[in-house]
Amino acid sequence: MAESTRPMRRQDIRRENEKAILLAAEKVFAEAGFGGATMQLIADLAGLPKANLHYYFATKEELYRSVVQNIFEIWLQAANCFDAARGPIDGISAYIDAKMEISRRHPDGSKVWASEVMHGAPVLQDYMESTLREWTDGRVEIIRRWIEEGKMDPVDPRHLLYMLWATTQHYADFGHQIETLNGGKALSDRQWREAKENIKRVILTGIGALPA
Amino acid sequence: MAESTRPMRRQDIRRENEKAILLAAEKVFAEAGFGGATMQLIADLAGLPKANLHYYFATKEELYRSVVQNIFEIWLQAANCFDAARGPIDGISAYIDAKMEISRRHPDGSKVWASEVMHGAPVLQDYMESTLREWTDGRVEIIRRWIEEGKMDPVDPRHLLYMLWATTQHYADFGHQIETLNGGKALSDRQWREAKENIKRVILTGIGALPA
DNA sequence: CTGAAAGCTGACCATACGGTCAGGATGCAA
DNA sequence: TTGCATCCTGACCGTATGGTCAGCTTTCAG
Repeated sequence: MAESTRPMRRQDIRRENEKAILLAAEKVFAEAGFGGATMQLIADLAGLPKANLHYYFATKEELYRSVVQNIFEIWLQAANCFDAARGPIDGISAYIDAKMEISRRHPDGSKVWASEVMHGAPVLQDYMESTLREWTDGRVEIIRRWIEEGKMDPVDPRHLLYMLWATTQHYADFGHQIETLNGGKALSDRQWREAKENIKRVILTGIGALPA
Repeated sequence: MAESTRPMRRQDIRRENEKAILLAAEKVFAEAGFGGATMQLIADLAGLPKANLHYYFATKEELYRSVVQNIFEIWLQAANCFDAARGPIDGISAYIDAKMEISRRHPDGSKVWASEVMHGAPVLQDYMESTLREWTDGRVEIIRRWIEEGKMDPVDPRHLLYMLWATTQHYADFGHQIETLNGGKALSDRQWREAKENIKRVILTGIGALPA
């Protein structure tokens, strides 16, 4: 039990408990959805009494909001890949890699995000109308420039972005289906690499950025 | 009220009520998830007393199961497009069209399906391990043959299928996000057509079935 | 016409859930 | 050491939900 439970500093206590709660919440929300998740389940998974959750997060909604915002941050970070790039090959490759890595490392977060959007984004509507829209518009502009410069075919930038989101996110959200079709086993390192390579090749070739 | 409520035949009553319930359930399950959906909400939307739902569907689980199986049927029908085709251009085009049409006409069903899979397919696991697996294996074989016949590049058939599923399903599951980024308006006929064309062009070009 | 089967429903119940709170334990600054 | 702020939690509460049921109405075969 109290093997290495030397006295913790207040700061640490707070940080660690919040972290444990958020991690547990992410998993439970991903597996059961907002409505199906219970504070008790989250508490058990976090190894804390239920009342303690309410000490850190007043309501279920507030906890959920924190989880969703967390994943949105991660999501946005991957977005930077686009900016540093000099052309579609760099940019889109890096973006696909980054988003696939998120799908692999944060499948629960991805599912929560998907769930949130599917249910009409009750929490994230504001972000979608501001941050996300701005980000998208910016990337559309970049892609448009690449097209003008003859670096790729004239593909509708928005639909291209949707395709990138869809394809990469799919490996998290539908991971269970993919796993089932993979003989019940999670994708291996090699299979993940192949997935990435396939996606990159098809899309980059498809938009005329790579020679056919 | 009772304007055209001439006596109904028993059969009709049963069929119509079940239909109304399933339709309402599909919508509520899509919007709230299984856990967030309530029988009361479904009953209200179907215009029936709650107790009446339980007359037709004993439990919430049973109702949910029916909804999920319904959408799976529709999903499988689109699958036939693949078989009649003589090559990737026909087959994949038709499949994309069919799946996009499902995303457009049955967004709620698509969301329920996505939700089901995201939560580990508690209801559909059997189908996934039998019907879906067989279907997938069959299509993989077809694609493999197309590759052998030189009708397309050697792309991993499974990842190609995932890409098709992901890209088309995205327009239903993330419809709210797309709508928000589209200025809060649903995609027009024309935009749907453009979406389809873009997807088809990028993928068919990407796999080397169309000249770059 | 009649009786039985099918369809319907308001009222009810047990449970589970989100949330509260009083009061105890613990760290930490002075 | 002391006092206080933070941290913790068992016990509790009101409500909403899935589900039941007794008894009503409607259809329809014979």
